[in-house]
Amino acid sequence: MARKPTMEDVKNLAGVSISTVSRVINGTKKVSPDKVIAVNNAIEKLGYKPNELARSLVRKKSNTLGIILDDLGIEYMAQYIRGIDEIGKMYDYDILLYSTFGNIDVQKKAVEFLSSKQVEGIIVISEKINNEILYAIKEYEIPYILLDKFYSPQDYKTVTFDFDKAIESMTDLFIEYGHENIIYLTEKSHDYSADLKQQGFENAMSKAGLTKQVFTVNGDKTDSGYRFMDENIKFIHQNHITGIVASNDALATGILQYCYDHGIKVPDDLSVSGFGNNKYSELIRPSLTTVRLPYYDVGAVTVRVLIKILRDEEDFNESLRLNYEIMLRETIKKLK
Amino acid sequence: MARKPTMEDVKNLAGVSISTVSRVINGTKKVSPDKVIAVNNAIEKLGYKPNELARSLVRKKSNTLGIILDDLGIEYMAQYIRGIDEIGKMYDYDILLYSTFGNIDVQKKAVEFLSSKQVEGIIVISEKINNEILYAIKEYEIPYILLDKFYSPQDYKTVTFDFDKAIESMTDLFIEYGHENIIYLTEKSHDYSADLKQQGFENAMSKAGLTKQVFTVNGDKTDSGYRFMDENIKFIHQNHITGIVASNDALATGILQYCYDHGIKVPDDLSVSGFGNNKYSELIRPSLTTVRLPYYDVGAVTVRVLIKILRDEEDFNESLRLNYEIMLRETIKKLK
DNA sequence: TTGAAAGCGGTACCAG
DNA sequence: CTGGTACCGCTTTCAA
Repeated sequence: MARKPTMEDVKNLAGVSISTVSRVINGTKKVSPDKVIAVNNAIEKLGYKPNELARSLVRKKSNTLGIILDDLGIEYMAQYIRGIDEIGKMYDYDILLYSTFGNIDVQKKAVEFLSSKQVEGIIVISEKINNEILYAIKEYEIPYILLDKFYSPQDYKTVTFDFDKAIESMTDLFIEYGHENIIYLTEKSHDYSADLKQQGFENAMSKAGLTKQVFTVNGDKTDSGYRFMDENIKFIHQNHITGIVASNDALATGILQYCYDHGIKVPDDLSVSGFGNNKYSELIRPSLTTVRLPYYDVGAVTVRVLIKILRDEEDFNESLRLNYEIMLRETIKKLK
Repeated sequence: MARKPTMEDVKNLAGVSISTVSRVINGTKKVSPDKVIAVNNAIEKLGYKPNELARSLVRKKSNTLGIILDDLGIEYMAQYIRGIDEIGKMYDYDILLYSTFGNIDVQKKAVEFLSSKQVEGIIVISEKINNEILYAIKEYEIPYILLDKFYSPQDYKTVTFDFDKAIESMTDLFIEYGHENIIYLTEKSHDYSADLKQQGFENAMSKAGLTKQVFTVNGDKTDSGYRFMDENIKFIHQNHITGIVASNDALATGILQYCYDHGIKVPDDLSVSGFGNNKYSELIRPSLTTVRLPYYDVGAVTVRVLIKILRDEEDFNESLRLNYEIMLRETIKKLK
């Protein structure tokens, strides 16, 4: 059970000073070719690998970024993280993840933990974010970026999407397809994003001179969408509703399930759209027309910005917005 | 921009030696009550938090576990990790994640990276695992556990499922429901788990004295299932196939999609089952009867075992197997 | 009980 | 170019 080799071992085997070993490892200064070879041989022979802990300690640089998120299980999380991770690695940064499940106390613990691990910056991805965690991060004086959909970009450093434009485009599409009696279905929430989305819908309807019909339900899961249909099916028939723009895929899926169960043909009798492009949105039948958000790109951009901040290369005041994409699938139909 | 306080600062403020500070922080030895108070006050006042890097360095214990996985985006990954994470935290272990996307070179890098971060143990969750990574881990002398479905538990330290029993139970259910002409659909693969599953199917059919009909397709995605139907629909009709047991949810979903597109009623004309209990399996209509695997629990058990190994509390030779659960949903029907 | 001091594995400054 | 050495922040003997 040989102990891990250290620079000391390398130094002995190579017959040079420990400083020289450090130099060839880091390439910080000129070292004569023969010594370089000697050291590299020794390293090779011993299978020496620098102890990053020791390195970080003296450098006062951990080359680590922390991510505080709600739950890895949330579908888009993986995409965010992948973006962060890949770009982070490009800049030689490692990622430390901390799941909080939306719990405030855990969030505070997360900050503390990441701080103790000497992370150089933090990315917060949370649906239930609150100011306390932001204060906590500020207190530790760790640079951070918010990556979520719940605060106005004016207030915080954040990277976000054009929620309004996305729903507006989607609604435009319904209108272009000849729909006139369209419902916008959204979940009750105080999200910054929810407001924007609804606004997008209203903008589109206004432009076209159509009546805005907005329904708000509790919960953003499929059963909420299902229940909405169950409770409002009469209204839908009476008002000749031909299209429903839902604020997320789950809600839309609930609508689809209801239609399946009650013999309503989608898209023949009713057109439906979602938001988010969840994995199942293209697996269900009929496949769901929805909005794809470039989570990966957002993650990538975010970490890039954060690293710039760390390097003092840029003062990041303005917030970034990334583009969306309409995924045109089966649930929406031209009325002619 | 005050520098982070260190033990030095605490020591000065509290008017004690640095050793004493360390003692009250770690509770390693008796310290007189008044000094304890003084130190704690100082810590409080300064907002002092130990530098875990320095701590790990001297203790030669990082209290960190590494996870090497293919891709966070894989649905069950999050569940595994959550199990590992929660239990790990209970034992005061932190988790370092490394995604390899199934790439061998990246996997090797992962080991190297985790080693340099001084992780005390590694959990490997991979679909495309190869021996090289195992050799690499062994070379670094880091305790590890395999958490996957591709190797026989005899060969490695691993935690796995009763794949055979699960499919056997599912097949039993079809038989119990009166099905006699049942197809088992599986993807081409050299998985340990694939063999087991198929065996489960064959066991059940043998017991019942029924003919085993196994079809193997390339790929394990929905389109493979769809294509299978497209190519074998004639066979299915001619042989009065009433049930298809698929080796995973994606395949089953592909079958369902084909049925939807071609007017085959599920489960009236055909019963279908999947494996995995993917999120969408209960969202699609008809909802898919499938097998749920307790990923969270496996993660939890795994990390517990690993920690025991680290503490030398147990020599982990035997492999563990956890239970499955049949999720009875709409795609399967009693033939009377 | 308490403090001094020797490291843990590296980096980087300084003199040669 | 090279080697010696102080030090990063903390734990842990060892004596007192």
